[in-house]
Amino acid sequence: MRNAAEAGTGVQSVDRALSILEVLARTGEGGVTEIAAELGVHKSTAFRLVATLESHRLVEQTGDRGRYRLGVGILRLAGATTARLDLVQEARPICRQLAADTGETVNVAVLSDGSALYLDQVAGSSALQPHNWVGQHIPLHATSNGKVLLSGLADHELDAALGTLSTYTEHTITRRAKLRDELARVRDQGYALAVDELEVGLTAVAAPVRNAHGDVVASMSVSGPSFRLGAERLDHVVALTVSSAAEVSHRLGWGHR
Amino acid sequence: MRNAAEAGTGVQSVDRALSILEVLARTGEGGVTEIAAELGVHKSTAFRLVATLESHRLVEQTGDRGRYRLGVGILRLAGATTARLDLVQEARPICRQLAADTGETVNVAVLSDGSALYLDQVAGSSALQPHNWVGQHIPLHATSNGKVLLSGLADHELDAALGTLSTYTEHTITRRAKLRDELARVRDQGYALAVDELEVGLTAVAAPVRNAHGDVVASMSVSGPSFRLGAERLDHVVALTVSSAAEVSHRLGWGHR
DNA sequence: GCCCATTGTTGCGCTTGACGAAACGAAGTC
DNA sequence: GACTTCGTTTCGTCAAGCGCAACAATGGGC
Repeated sequence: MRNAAEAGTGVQSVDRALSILEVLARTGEGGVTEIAAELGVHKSTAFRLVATLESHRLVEQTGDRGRYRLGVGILRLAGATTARLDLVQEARPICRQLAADTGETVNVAVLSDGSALYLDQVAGSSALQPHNWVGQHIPLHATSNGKVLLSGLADHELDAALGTLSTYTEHTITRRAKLRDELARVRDQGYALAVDELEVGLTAVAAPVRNAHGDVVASMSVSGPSFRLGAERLDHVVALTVSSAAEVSHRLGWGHR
Repeated sequence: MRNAAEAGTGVQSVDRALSILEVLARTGEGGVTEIAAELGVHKSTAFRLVATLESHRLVEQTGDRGRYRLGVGILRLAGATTARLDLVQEARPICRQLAADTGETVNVAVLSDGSALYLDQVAGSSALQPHNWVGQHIPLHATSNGKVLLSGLADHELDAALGTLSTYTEHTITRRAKLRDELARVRDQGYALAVDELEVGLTAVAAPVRNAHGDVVASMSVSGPSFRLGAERLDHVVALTVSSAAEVSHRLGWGHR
């Protein structure tokens, strides 16, 4: 199966090495033989590539039986990536404050390749830390962040961005017409909600972050268990989220006459 | 400069490509010529490698003047890495080693709703063992773990996290001013001690675990009866604890640049 | 406006470095 | 204990990646 080899042009061995990273990202872990089969190369070739990746700590062995998985070098590179993004830089202190004020987890996401890419996360003070979403691609129609990001698109862009609207729970919006109505409401009220739409028991609030031109460049969300985000508390959280997102927007140059 | 030289062995072109990622992580962004000079290769070589990296979205152009920086592909890989890589799982083998080296009990704790929540515990080899604390909420001001976790907070967060400082023994720190001094010392020296502060005869050493952003996300401690953790042995245990916590931090992506 | 300096980008031969086959050692399985 | 299957190593061959040099595009200085 010729999968990620679409990047046909380029330096062959580098291309293959990077494909290995993608394979490991997809499968979690794998042995040399398995990887070699996936790429369609000899196992000695795969071994040499993996060894090179390992010397840079981008992959590591899982102790038992010499299987490989992605390593800490990736995280270090990711840290450098987000550290450079001025969006994350500007947003971080405000996210911290928002997380402290609400006690819930705060996320920042942007639109990337038809799904929401989470750039940063600040854990709330509450116990159960949700797993880290950073770097994950999340469906757009079933999350508050996704709705906010979609609400910033023009109609024709919207069609391009949306694939099929998968069902996650019985509250997931799966009809396009209904989604359009929802997006209009989001645009109107300046924030989005998602209650039990991606996962039962999970509630999230998101508000848009705008650049100097007024475009929606990112979305900031607060999410937590639905029982902690009931009706009365939700209003307060919404207000905090909207003003935090507006503050970040200001720092990015929005609203300066 | 500790770049490609140490990773001498391996597939040359892959080695160089990965070095480019490291260079960009360090410098933020750079042109082809600049990168080529850094690696000691011809510009055209650097260009081809960068182009290959770009086709996998690990680097991207900054629009203006064709300079390059790390791309979102890195974040996607990082997402796959952290998805499987939670704190307890990463810390466990290192906790085991630390418990074996010291013969004492090792704990991992995080901050949760104004107290320390113990996530994991590895019993030491010694016969005399403390009860299992996992899942327990423990006061912050009277434990080494608590001090470490508090030391990572800003001043206003500190006020919110601390209630009244209960007295457990005559060594318990109960005055806020004194606690602040203690926390400053903890921040400074990179570890915390608690001798007879929660319980007479109980000594503990704790060191911070940091994430990629440098935030204190957890605390790792070694604890045992005070008579086994006397002055001379304490230094050794402190050193082991600090380096173990640092190792976990590294696995979570801390320590770039 | 023009020129020059410097950048990223692209063909092109030469040779080095990466490839695949096969042998090896270790671990598990029946 | 033989068999299987894995990761790892060695080695000769050849194509893939390299450096060179020419090209294009941009910006700054005069």
